[in-house]
Amino acid sequence: MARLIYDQKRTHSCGALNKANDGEEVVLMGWVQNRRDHGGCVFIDLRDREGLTQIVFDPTIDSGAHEKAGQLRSEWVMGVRGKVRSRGGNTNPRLATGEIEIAALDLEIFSQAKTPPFQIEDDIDTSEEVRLKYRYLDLRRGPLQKNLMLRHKFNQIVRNTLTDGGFLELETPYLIKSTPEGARDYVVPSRVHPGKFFALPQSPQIFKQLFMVSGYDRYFQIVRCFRDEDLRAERQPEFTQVDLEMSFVAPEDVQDIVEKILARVWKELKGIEIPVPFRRIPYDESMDRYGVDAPDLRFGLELIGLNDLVVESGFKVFADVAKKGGLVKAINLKGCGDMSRKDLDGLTEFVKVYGAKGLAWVKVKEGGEWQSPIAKFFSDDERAAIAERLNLEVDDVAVFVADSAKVTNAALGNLRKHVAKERELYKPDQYEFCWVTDFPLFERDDESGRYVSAHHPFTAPNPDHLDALVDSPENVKALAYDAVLNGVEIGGGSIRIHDHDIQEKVFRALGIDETEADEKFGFLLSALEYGAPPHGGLALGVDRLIMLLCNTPSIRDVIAFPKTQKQTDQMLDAPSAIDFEQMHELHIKTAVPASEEADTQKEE
RNA sequence: GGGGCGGUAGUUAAGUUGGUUAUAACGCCGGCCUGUCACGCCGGAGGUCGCGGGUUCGAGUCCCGUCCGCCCCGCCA
Repeated sequence: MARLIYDQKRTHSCGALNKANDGEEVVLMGWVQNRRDHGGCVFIDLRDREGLTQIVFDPTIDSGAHEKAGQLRSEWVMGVRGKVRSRGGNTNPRLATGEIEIAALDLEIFSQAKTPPFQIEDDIDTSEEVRLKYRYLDLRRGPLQKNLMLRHKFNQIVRNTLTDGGFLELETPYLIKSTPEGARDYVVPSRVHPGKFFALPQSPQIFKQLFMVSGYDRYFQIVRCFRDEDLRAERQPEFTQVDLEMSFVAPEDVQDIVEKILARVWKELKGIEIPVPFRRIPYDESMDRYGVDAPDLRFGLELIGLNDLVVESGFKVFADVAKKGGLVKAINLKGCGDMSRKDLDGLTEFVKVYGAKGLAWVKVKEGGEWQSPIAKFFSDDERAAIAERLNLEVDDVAVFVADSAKVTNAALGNLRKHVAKERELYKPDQYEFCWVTDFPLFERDDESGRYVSAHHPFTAPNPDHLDALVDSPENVKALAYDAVLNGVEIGGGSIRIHDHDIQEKVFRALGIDETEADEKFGFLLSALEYGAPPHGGLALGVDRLIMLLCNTPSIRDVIAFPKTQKQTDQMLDAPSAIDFEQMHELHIKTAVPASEEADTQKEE
């Protein structure tokens, strides 16, 4: 008997064969998805990443193969040689290969398999905890294979588009220098230099700028980045971005190439033409109308300011906020008059999460009558003015928040997205892209009161605002832009500072003196003195984009080996303690008492 | 750092006011079955009720602590 693999090569995948192959002799390899033993014939659904093919072991065709097939169990790995034959009237329309089957002539069992902890099927409701522990089994399932194969195609389109655009794929180091700004760094102890540490990059930001200084105009990289912060459904401690940088460009030039990439991705992966160029929305407008800097444009429900209408009103809660520089805003939830008191209480709880003290509401009844706990605080004229501005009609519900600008915008901005999702105000395959532009260069840090970079300290200020850098930094806008899709930030970038003096001024505004700047970024400041071209770029969040393309709510569904919310790997059981010798060599003493560590290890 | 939800056979879940031997489905094992494709029929095995402590005659159930997973706020230049 010929040995499969060595003498007889695989001829097709398990998703390849159809009626046109009728009569061909083929060799397939894969995993046993399912066995149906009828005493007479044994049916096997053979699976690989391309699909399923039914194999029939018929004792009248080959009794040896049939006998061996009786032993087969789920997830065993096998190869089969056999003849493709039409199933005649017995087709399975739910299978791509359902018109044919393979009549087995030879069976070779490569591996047996233990019963897996969960079934390898598209729809399972097994806890993620178990799935992550056996990630290599979870990854056998169709949905995850589909997601990761799409991820591959995405990367290919990115590479092709950028290569066509004259970009070079260049690599940057992972062992770099820690800087306390921004997110927490992952650090790596140096064995050779006692007490010193490398840091893993939060992004290759500085290196790509140095590439521009070095004349490697048009760089890109699909690169891993590391941030030691707490996780969310769409956030992992290590994540991937498409990082790119260009010289001699304005924001539109960067945006143009990004639009090219995204248009091609949506065309080729979803068959959807997305209109370019994307809408541009200035940051101030986005905050004003949507309450957030990543607006979801698939629906209305815009935020509407009411300060001027309520500042002199009899409703002290609103009037006081308006007088003290806060923000009173409302959303007209069009046609949501069917919301119950319980629904509204739920929305109130929702906004409290963002720091709002409460949520006022008005239900508009027949004749424009207000059903509302706050109706009595307003005069007829005031009610009329509010109703007019909010365009209140019968069956509408208006919700109001009065608080600091930050809280009001966050509460209503997120409520807006929440209500739209609950009430399905958009279609599953609807994609609304935009650029949010003109971000502020600085933000006030709540704790210290100091200015901090809204983006990062190398972001170029709008050249028209240079005079304000010293006197009123809060008024300086940046040449920064975020790419936003359906209310999710999918990328961000900026034109960078290429002028040494402006970079110094920005550091001063940030309260970073010459010594400190030199210590942290001396090489960059120095580089800017040796002929730096004007340059800018952007980074796209690959994981989030793939999530949106796959329509999955969890970033873990698009990453092969993700971490749990507490930054652990359930499969590797990482992080783990290291032995004393290893720590000694790295000049590390742990803050955790040795006894506790010993206990931790014992549990394993 | 804070809030919420969850943890019971391999998996997913049920489990009443604290009370006999902790149920079911799927999976698994054995047998039967000539066309199934969620195959079918008969039989069977399988439990540290996350972990530790407490209350009680008696705890899956009540109390305290703790671990793990998920979602959110803070955080994420």
